[in-house]
Amino acid sequence: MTGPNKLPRSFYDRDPIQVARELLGMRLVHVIDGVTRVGRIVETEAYLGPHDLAAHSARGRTPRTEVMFGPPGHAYVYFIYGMYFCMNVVTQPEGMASAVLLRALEPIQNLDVKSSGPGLLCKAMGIDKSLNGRDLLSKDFFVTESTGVEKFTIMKRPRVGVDYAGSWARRLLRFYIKGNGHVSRR
DNA sequence: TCATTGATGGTCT
DNA sequence: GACCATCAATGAG
Repeated sequence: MTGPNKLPRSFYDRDPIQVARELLGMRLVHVIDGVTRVGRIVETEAYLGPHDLAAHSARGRTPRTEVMFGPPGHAYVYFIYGMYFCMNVVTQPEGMASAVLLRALEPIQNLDVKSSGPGLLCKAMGIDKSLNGRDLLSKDFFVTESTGVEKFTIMKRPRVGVDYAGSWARRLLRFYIKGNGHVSRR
């Protein structure tokens, strides 16, 4: 059996909206101490760049947002609300500061997920600040295509927790697989 | 079903 | 000192 293909950097080097939609159904893989954790991505959000007032990069280039301004295909991991980490994949060429937040996974292998959301996603996958800036073409941390043909309908909704962003809060930049039981905030 | 709140600490002003 | 890309528990309706 031939393994699924690791997504190339060119996949990430595109419009974050397209990347967010196409990440649905793909698999996030993280190997820790020889144990492989795998989750199927079922919910994402696109953050378009500094002009998008809901994006962290809208505050400018700071130590925290540095990775967002870097090259595509790297992980942007940040600490939020004193207890959770959230993971994004950086999109578009260096300097564009756009990214896609991974909001929910469907457990495939070695994942203990009671409920879902970006904070618990990182907890289940063993993702913390030490992975901020990591290349997603690493041997132990990457995204692959799914193994078979999976048909599903993509739903579009406003992003979660960005009400401060004015009209940007109303844009339909949250994407998820219709009917999937692991999507957050159902 | 919806609104509110506590836990907990990094980041930026 | 205020805010925050969260989550679970709580209580009212």
